[in-house]
Amino acid sequence: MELTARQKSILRAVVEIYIETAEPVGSKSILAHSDLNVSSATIRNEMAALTEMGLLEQPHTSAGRVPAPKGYRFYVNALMDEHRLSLQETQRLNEALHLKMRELDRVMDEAGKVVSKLTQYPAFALTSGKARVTVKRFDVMQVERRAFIVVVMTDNDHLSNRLFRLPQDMDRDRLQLLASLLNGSFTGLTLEEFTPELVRSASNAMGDGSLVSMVVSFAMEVLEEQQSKLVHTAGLESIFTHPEYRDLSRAQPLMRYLSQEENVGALSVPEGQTTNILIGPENVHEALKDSSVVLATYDMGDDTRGVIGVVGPTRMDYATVLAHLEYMAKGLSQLFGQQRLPTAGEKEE
Amino acid sequence: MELTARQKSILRAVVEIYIETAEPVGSKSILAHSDLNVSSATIRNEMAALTEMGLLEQPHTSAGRVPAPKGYRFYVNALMDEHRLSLQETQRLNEALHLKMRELDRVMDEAGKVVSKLTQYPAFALTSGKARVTVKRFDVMQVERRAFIVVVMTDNDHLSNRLFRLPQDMDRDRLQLLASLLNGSFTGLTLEEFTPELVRSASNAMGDGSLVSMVVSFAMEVLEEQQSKLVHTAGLESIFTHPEYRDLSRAQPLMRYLSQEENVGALSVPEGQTTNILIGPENVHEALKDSSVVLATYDMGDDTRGVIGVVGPTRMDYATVLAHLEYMAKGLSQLFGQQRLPTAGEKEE
DNA sequence: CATTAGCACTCGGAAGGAATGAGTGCTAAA
DNA sequence: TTTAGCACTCATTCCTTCCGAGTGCTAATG
Repeated sequence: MELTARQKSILRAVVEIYIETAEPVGSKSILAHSDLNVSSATIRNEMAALTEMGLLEQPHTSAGRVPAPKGYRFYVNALMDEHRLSLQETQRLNEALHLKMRELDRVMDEAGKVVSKLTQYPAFALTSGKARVTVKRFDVMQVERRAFIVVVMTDNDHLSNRLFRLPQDMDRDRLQLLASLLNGSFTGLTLEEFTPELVRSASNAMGDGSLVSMVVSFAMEVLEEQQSKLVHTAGLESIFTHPEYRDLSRAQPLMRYLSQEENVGALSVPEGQTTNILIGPENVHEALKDSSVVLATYDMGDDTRGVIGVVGPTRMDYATVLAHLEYMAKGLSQLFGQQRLPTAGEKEE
Repeated sequence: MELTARQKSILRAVVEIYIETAEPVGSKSILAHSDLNVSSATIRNEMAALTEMGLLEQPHTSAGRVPAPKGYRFYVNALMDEHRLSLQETQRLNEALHLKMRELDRVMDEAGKVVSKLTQYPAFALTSGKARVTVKRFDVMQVERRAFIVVVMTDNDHLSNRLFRLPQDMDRDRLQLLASLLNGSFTGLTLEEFTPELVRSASNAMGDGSLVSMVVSFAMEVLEEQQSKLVHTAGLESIFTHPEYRDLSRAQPLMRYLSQEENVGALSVPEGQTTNILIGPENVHEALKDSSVVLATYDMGDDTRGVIGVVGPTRMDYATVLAHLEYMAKGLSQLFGQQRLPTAGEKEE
């Protein structure tokens, strides 16, 4: 695809004006926007050429031009300026990252909300569930005569705990025994390796089946939870700010799509890239065929990657959205990275 | 407000037909629906009377009747049959309650989703944050030479933990000291009572300020988290199934309202009631003036109440929605109640 | 006196033009 | 190669007309 400098200017102008106004761009408005010293007739000729090449489209004969998906693609790849975040924008993004609450759920929820507020598109954040998680360590602590706490630490250094209450008193020695049994038999195992036989033999050693199985099933819940994907969406309602979704028949499928976790959870960035832009028909899912998706990945520590992204009309402000997402992703990576630094890092449940 | 039996039948018929069809109800369709042995003219006369009383409305002169808010109110208070849940419905509801994951966040999220799916209205679930929470107990456990876990147990028996890593080795005695300092100075205090002086004096006793303040700020985060209200909304997209929100200008304000946590968080049930129905103008918030809200409370254990509810058009299927919400609320109460029974109960996070 | 048949009337919504105007493509001149 | 000029296109807007469901009223009926 060879374009003259003038054609590039025109394409750029069409994309940028259209991103702003959401209305087909006529030859005269391009004159105003770009600094080309030619007449509108010349521009019309060039636009005809760009349309020929599939970079622009005409909604109908007597209307201006609108960027075709190929046109956006060209713009994104070759023409787009990098958007510089304003101080205000970075502040907003930082706020979400400096939350008091460090729970994974909350951080991601907040990250999505802020991105959505700033970009004015629906946003989502997701963790890619870890493939195999194991328990690294069990701790058992008595808190009352009839109650004790179990703390489970998984190999990704995540901690979970639960309080167990018992019908009768518990003595120190039995708790010790429980702890050593758990640490002896159930560490280093993935969820699948928690077999009933294992539980049975541990129960025998303990002389009390219900106690062991209660704690083990707790551990299994923890593993399951760590394996599962988290999907958070935010700002669904903001799609209405964009005229392309004024029509319910357009908005509804997109909303349906976004409110199904399995859909959003399937969005991903190819190995080796940190961001990804999918324009209109480049999307696989039917519901996204005339929307665009911008994605950025963040690093979650134990070499898993999370994804944060935004969905909107193909007429999307790609430069700005990309900048916001990259900033937020970088921040999230740092946040998660911090937690495993050898200097006073921290990890929460 | 005195109504004859016939007027009641007619009002009931209008409400029920309208709930189903969403179209103004004419005198003839009432004949078909009810078993009155009168002519349409008689019904017209009665409808005129009901309109006079403010129970019905006429969208325009030549249309059928539509229930007025007062009409719905009368229906809900006096005419409505109790909806009996089908086996399928109770199963769906039970699934959400028997989740593997017991985290508060997840349970509520799931509860909202299921209710929304079943009722086809947007749903929400919220906890009313506890007014004053204190730390009941700190536990400190060493896990590696340079890492230890702090477990904070609040007076509502909630557990939180965090892993702390240190730049240099830590010995047992110092950890013991830390634990006893924490338990000595910081238990039984509300968030406001965590003063800088307290931290300073503890730091002095410890000989290391950063260690104490790290752990204390963790404890403060925990308290803050316990105090904060949780708001979960689900099924926003389902408002589009209802013709009254086909018009974006109707749907948008409601969606905006629902996506603001502070709005939804403000919905509540008066002391002494377990459910509440707010019809159209009975709602305080402007955005709900022509929608209805149905709420049910559940018991969260330490005499706080959570709320679960649904928002929809005034033409809402009140009987069914109420049944779903009551069932779910009862289930949630049980779920939370269980966790503090003296027999092998459990608590999460 | 309550009920009903009959009929004129009302009014929202659908259907069909006509007018408007932004923007194009083409032709012929510079 | 560029540009001025002009005929042409077509979505949008605004009227008008038509249709019919459903009413309210009147006069007749048991």
